[in-house]
Amino acid sequence: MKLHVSPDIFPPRGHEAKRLSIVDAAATVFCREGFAGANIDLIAAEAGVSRQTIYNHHGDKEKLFVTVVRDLTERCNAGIFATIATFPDRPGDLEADLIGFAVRLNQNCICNRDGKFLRKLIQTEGERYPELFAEWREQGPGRTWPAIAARFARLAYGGYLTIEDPDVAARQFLGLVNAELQTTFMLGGSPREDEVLQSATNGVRTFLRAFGKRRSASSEKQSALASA
Amino acid sequence: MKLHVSPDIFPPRGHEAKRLSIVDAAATVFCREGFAGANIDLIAAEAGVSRQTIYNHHGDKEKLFVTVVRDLTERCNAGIFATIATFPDRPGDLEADLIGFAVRLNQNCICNRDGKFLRKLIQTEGERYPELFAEWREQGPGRTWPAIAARFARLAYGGYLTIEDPDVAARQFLGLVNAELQTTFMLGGSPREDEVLQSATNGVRTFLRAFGKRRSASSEKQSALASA
DNA sequence: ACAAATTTAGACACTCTTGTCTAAATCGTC
DNA sequence: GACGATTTAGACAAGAGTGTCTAAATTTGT
Repeated sequence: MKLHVSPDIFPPRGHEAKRLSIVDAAATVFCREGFAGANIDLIAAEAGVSRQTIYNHHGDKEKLFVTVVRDLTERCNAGIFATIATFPDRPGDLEADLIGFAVRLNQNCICNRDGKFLRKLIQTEGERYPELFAEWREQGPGRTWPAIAARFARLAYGGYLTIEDPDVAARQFLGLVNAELQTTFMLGGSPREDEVLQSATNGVRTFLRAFGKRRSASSEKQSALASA
Repeated sequence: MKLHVSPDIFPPRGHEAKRLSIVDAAATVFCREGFAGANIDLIAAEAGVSRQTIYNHHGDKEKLFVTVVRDLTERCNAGIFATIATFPDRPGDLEADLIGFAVRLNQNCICNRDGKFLRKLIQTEGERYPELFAEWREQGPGRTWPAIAARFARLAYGGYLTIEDPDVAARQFLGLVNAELQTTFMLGGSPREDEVLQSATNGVRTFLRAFGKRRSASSEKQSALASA
């Protein structure tokens, strides 16, 4: 027994470190090569570990793959919910605040390493592991989209937006702020920071043209001109 | 020597049929299994052809793969341009006409067999064949997006829409009408017809809320001119 | 420094896949 | 029916990858 501190981190130190570096390396290689194309020796080399150690930790290639996906899903979800918590409930400058939110969502959840990898794995292996990715669907979009919708509903209730269906509005918001990044996403790349900002800015402006509160004809015209 | 007619179509008839069925089957299997996971015997079985015939026709696995991608790109592009030709230049009912266009684009180009396969192959193998997919990027989005943008510019010029940047508007149009289909696309599935219609309807309505002509005619002209 | 646990390198059997080769069967045309 | 071209089934060698095993080396806790 460990009468020291943090009982579950202390004893296996290099042990757990190796486990992590294996999962990490496996994510990289599975994404780059696909499940069938990935080979264990490559993962071992990438992790700086012998092949046998991988088998000791994870049993076989398929178990390792499942671990990788669950790991990524968990971390991505945590990131998304953390970002949703920064959604502007009482915006000072609605446009700027929504742009900020969109950029954070993209940079911290969709374009970062985990987001990119998870997206790629879902796209490439989704059909082969229906249960695993059904789980992702429920835990991912199934939970995050309604959460974002709820935030938009709150903005509408607070008089900042005119929205009929918050769920539709949330999906369209995401579609708009990512509209210019589709090709990059397709090829598995990461957009530059300024591309993310540009796409978010254009998307939010259009979103507000559609759903923003119309004060009067003149002030509406002002904001349209100001944003151009 | 063939002194008959059409010297290069006549002699191989079942020959060319086999070539096509091989490319077809290969597309199916490459999409389902990925390049590394696809095996030639499976493709041969799917095509109803012996393995040797595949090698006779296409040389090796990689050449076959390249043929498949070029083939799909070509057919998809043709479909997209054919659909763009049906873009409503002088709409009677703008909303209904744009919804119709969006549905046609989805059903005939994005959700059909070729579109689904090409998307999947780009997502899964795009990083492995940079030149091949750079070519796709130029021939695909690089040509179709501006073509759609030009149509929107024409609608704006005709007084049907208020648009500052037609390229941005075109990308946002696509983002909006596909906003509700993202998850399905991710997993490689095909949305049902009613889902396509629903997404298109919601998307076009939001698009028109943002860019549709407002009642006051004078202010529109101003902003359109100011941003041009 | 000691003892237990973990990691390592390498060899190994096994399976799967690619691409070639050959001789027989089939097809399309005259 | 006969001829040339194409397709077929099957065997084959060569290579690559998975997962197991072992004995030696290393790390870790006491």
